[in-house]
Amino acid sequence: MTRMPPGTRARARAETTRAILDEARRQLAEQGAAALSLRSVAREVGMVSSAVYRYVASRDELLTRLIVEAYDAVGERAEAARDPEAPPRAQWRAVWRAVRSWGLEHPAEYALIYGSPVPGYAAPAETIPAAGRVGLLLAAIVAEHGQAPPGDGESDGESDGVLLEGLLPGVAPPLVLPAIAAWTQLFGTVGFELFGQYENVVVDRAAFLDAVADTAASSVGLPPS
Amino acid sequence: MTRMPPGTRARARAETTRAILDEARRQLAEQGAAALSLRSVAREVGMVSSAVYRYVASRDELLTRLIVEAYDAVGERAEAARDPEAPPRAQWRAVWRAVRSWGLEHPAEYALIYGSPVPGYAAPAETIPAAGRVGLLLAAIVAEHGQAPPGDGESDGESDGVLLEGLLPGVAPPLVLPAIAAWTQLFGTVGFELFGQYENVVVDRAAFLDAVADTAASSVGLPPS
DNA sequence: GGTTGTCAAGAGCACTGCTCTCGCTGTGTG
DNA sequence: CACACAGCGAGAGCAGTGCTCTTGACAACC
Repeated sequence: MTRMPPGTRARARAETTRAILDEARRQLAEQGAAALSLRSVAREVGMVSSAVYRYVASRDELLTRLIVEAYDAVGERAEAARDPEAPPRAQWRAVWRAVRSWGLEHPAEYALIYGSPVPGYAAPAETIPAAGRVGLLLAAIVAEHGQAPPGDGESDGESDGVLLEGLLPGVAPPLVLPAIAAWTQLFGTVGFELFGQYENVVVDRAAFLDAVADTAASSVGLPPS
Repeated sequence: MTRMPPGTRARARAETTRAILDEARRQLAEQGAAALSLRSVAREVGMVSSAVYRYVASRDELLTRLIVEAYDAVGERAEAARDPEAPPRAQWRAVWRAVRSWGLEHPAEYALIYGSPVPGYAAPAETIPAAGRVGLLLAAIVAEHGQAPPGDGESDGESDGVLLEGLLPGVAPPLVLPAIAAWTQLFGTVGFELFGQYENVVVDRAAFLDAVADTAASSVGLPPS
């Protein structure tokens, strides 16, 4: 491996890297992912374009880093919004709202991670764990407070093989599929709002999300508030 | 207005325009929207780049045309899939499946219309009607076969002001919000599949969509099959 | 103190969207 | 039937992009 001198050299490098990432995120937020130009980032940071390549291998790698940071940002925001002591449905709603408000504040970053993948660019594997955070958070709430619907004796044969084996270990089997559907619904709804699909359709988007969240909460067996 | 000679000139113009749009869609499908270059379209069609501007005002206008065509394509596919004589849930499922299979066949076009909006580009108003086709189709099924849930006396005050007034005229008021949620769920699920979010999560995506569709069908009051 | 390696800078290649000007050619009209 | 004009394709050119390679300087380590 490479030597790692803990001296000032490494510190300077870290600072420059941060400056580049910060400026890149700024441009991303202002003009969208496609308008993100390595040259203009360099210009703004105060170096020549070729120097940036010392810190970032390519434009794609820059985007990848921004993607991971964005996933972590939503995940963190959602986790912070959840109060484990609150009633289940309140926790659930808080997470939904947190995702929405993060998206409203960072539409370009939201589009980067939940919109169409950047063309000609396959999300590298390192983004996968970060991508699951919000989903796991929802799953944790379901695992703790979700009650499988009564009745319906044993007709659970249909869900075999649909989902990955062993996904969401703590969640009651009949609730796994509804949980995935709810997770999808959350990002589908926020995405539709952000991408303009609710133009002339939904007026009060916050209330709409609450309503959808509540229906989803019922589908994963959260007790009524 | 401009003169419009119905001679061979106009025919040639129409043909060239079609050739440009076809080639553009071909490139879109192969490499994604960002890689769509007016110059390479021109090259492939056999003219110089500046000549293309006689037919298409800008790259953005080209994208807009592709967007409208894509919306129409999904809409048409979905409408064709619905057999009005079939049982309600079969109609419903057919539409969901049609949207999914169209998306699988045309992922880049799907991303273009349901993914993040192309950066620095606001969807012009002319795309709005085309964008609503699938939604209206779902609404038609709900209007015809959806039965509002019994009981629940008159607690419909909460949904006031959330959605646009007079949206989906034929649909029973308590079913309007679930219908919008179902419409969102459809594209959220297909989008999540196409954009790779179900990697290592959902194995049998077709069966998963069917299951979600069925739950959604219940939420909009379609009678059990 | 010398050597080594990391760094910023610059030039350069191939590409992009878009504009403008130049001639040719087919078209509808006088 | 001839002509003037609109429509068209070609080319040059501007400003910008991602990325590579080479060059020279400076600082960090042995």
